[in-house]
Amino acid sequence: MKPVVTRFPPSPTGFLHIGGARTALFNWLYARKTRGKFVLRIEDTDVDRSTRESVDAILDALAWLGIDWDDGPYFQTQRKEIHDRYIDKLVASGHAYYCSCTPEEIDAMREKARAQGLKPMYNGKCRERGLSKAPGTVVRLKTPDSGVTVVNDIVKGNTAFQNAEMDDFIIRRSDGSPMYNLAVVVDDLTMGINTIIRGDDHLINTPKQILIYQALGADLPVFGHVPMVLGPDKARLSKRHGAMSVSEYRDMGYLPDAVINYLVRLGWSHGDQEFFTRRDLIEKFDLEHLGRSAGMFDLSKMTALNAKHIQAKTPAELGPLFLPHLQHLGIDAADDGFTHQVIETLQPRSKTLKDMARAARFYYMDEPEMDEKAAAKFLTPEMADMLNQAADDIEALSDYTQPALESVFKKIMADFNLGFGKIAQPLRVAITGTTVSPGIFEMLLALGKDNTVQRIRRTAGRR
RNA sequence: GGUCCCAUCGUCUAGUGGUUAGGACGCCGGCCUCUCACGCCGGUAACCCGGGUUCGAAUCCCGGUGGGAUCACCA
Repeated sequence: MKPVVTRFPPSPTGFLHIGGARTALFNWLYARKTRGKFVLRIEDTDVDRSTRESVDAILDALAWLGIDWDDGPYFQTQRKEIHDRYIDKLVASGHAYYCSCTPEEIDAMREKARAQGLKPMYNGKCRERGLSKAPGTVVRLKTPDSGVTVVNDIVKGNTAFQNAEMDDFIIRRSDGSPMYNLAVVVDDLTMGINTIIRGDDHLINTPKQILIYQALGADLPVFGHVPMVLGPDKARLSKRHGAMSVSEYRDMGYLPDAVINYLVRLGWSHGDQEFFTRRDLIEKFDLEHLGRSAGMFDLSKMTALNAKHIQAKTPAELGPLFLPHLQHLGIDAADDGFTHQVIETLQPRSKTLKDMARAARFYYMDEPEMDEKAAAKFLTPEMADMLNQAADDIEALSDYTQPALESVFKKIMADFNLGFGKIAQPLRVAITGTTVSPGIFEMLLALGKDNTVQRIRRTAGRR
């Protein structure tokens, strides 16, 4: 049994978008699952639109997602000699031929066909002319006039295409560069790719590619065409649907594991399971349960999954991912024990790391911003005494633990004849400046005794 | 328009001839409770339509409708 070799071939004409990330993921997971190989190939033959920045952005996004490759990145433009060799081979074997028709002639040809109600195809004018290489000529593949080419797709099943529907398409441009379908087949062939999972917008290219494989006398790879990801309006995902690029989700505070979990789950299933760790995915992913219908991208579901992944991680795992979000708010924190405690108190109440950073601000500020409405409501003159008392009692504590704090509050509740709810809220406002925060005890413990006392004193004395 | 693909709650999906059609997100209640959350409990909501096949169809077949993809010297 030959090892599985998959690939991801992005065009460097923009950032890595959600849809691309998903097909990369499918290929990567399948390679990892089968202990095969995953190849990265940059399809940069569209020189006008390809940029170095895009290459960097794509590599960066893949790295963030934790998708690594065993081979590459290859650059298609650097493989021209190989493509040329195969094109020449095709001409020599009679499977392809030179054509001197100009674009204008072809246009006229198509117009005429259209006018007659026929398919706008190249009419094969140069097919038997036996032309040889000359400036301005292109190379076309000689496609069968009859019969069918069947794509045996592992997600779509068998799909038959009439060969008569296909014209002799160009495989080498007049400037000598190879066309997409040729370059893809030659690259996949020479890189040993035997499993191709890609978007179903490529399904219609597949019979053409199969014809090239056959003309080359090569074995066919396994094809799997997965449905596209749609936007909320059921149209193919595009800029107007908001964030598409993977890195934008990183900036919004999504965890790579959550993005991966969501993306894979959109179009693949494992019974009723919704939450998957990276390990789960590698262990359980298969080609059999890929869905056949297009799926809409649903941010709220990814957000819910993100919250679950945040809860499932340890503070230490979250630290490095969390710090940049704090930094974005102007907080220069360290990935230390304090931050880990901060994270721990915020884990169950954060949907994203961005939320978490916002909620964590008060921890890192000596003097948290005061919500005046909250202050007016809870930091009343009567409460000042209670707060001062609390500060004194907490300061006197020799062991700063939850049980110790509990006894302090118990005493205060008795002294002031208040329920815990009545003292908790003023305390919360005094310490955080707002009415919303983690639980009192976990928060005070994370803050430490001195910091806690200091904060209570300052606000108790303000007014 | 030609060709091709697709069709279960609003969304992601489970289901592979016999289920009260299950789960998740969202939404709505409730419980828990020091706020907000988490968590827990409950509710809402679906087999696109029409024909077949069959004792029996969400499941199989055909047609329709709807959505999508693609028709380049782009990838």
